[in-house]
Amino acid sequence: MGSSAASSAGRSAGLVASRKSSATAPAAAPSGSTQRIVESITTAIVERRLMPGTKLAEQKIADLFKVSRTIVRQALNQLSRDHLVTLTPARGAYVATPSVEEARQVFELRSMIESALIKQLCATITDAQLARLREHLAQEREAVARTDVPGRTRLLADFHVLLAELFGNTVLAQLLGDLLNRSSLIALMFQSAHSAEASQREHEQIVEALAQRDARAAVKLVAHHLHSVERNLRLNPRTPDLAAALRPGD
Amino acid sequence: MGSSAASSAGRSAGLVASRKSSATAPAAAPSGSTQRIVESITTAIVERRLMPGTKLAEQKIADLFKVSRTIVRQALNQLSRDHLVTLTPARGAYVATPSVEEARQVFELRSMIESALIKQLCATITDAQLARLREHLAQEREAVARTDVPGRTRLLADFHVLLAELFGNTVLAQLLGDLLNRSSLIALMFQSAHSAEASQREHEQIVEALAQRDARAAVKLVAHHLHSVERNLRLNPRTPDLAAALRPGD
DNA sequence: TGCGTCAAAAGTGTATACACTTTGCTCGCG
DNA sequence: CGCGAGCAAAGTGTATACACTTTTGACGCA
Repeated sequence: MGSSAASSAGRSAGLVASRKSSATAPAAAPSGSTQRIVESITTAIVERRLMPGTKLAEQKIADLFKVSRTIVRQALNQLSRDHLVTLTPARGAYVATPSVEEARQVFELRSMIESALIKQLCATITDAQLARLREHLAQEREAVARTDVPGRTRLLADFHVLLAELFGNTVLAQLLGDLLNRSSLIALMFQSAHSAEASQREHEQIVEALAQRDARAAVKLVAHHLHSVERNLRLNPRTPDLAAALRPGD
Repeated sequence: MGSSAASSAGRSAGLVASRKSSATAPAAAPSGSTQRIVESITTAIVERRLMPGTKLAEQKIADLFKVSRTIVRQALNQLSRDHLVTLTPARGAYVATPSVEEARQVFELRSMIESALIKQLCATITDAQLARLREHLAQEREAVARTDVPGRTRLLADFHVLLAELFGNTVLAQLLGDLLNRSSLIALMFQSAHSAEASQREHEQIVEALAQRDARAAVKLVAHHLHSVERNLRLNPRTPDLAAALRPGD
């Protein structure tokens, strides 16, 4: 996965370790294996192959990746700090099930940050960077056109991270990456009804405003974009939390 | 330590485990011990008792806290995700030594976020919340007056987190908490010359503007505040990194 | 005396062992 | 037949063992 998945780790873990000597490869990679697992699970969640609430048993994952529970545990800890999995004290790890309130707060925060970002970016953006953005838009269009669902999901998220990267602030870029992973999970959780086409068009408009260096318009478009994504979440689907949605009478 | 230290963990780990049965307490607390270590090291760093670059050997910490390296390792991993310690692959953990560029980016990000926050806050703040802020200001004044260095450091940082908390966005509050821990380390690293008195006065002005619901003024004051803190960092002190500051001639 | 080489010490990385907790099932009792 | 106690299976939490890496200090050689 692209910058979106690697955002929290900040480092892509090369490829794989070619082969292992025999059965036990006692010590070698500092934590390359850990990163590999983190990324696998992250992309699995973002690409909707792991549903919210799914149990992530340590031993099963360990067997799958052919490592010890120690490594898996490290990975799960990282993921819990990204708010992608929830660690319940003696009960194990589960794919996070964000609450409605959390969803609201994440989008509110994104709105604050991305509005500020786009405003600053209007003042600093170069033509080369605009070209890079348009290139990204082209990829988005293509992915949308051929209904490549995982690809377009990733590209639509990476657009926002790309803005942060172009601004040249790594700290900001990492933060936005994390927020976008969370947003992906939220969108999954609440079955976003926002069409990819609409999002993509809005991205085009944002870049257009950037090209005009029209800060006012750009800020407004970003705010509108986020608001419309948020508004299209089904905010009371079936049982967001296993919670008391089970009212008496079932 | 207050909300600043616990911000990343989000939970205060009660007090301590009363006593341990004998020598080995095999299983009991899920990770209460881990949190305890994270908080100890965090406050030690923020209160300047651990200098940047200090090596944090796992076994030594383990002995100190009477736990196994497993626990210490978890704590160090968390701290590294907070950017308070740096984990070098096979060489161990060290108290982070933020670069000038990182410092710049952190303050830039804080400026973006806190400006947006204060603006929104002007529209939503209640009189009760203003009272709470003024109460905090009183504590700040007191700590500054009696030159309680650790206390005033914490309070001056917590002011910013308090703003986020009053806004009612937990995600934002946690994020700001992390950024403020990082800022504390940065201030330590670059020996901030910004006097506590000046910071405190600026906080007073910010609350004043908030009370007037004067968004324009409040935003300007916050931006000024952060800029002046950043400007007062000694941006090339002695040996930011152990690095090549050791020019020939020593 | 200076420097390269090597060996021991210290320290990190991963796996495994084991204690304890939770969970689900079975069996006995009402 | 329903329900609670109790037991077994599964799973997590921590400690420890061991392999490998880095570092440091010493020795030998030039």
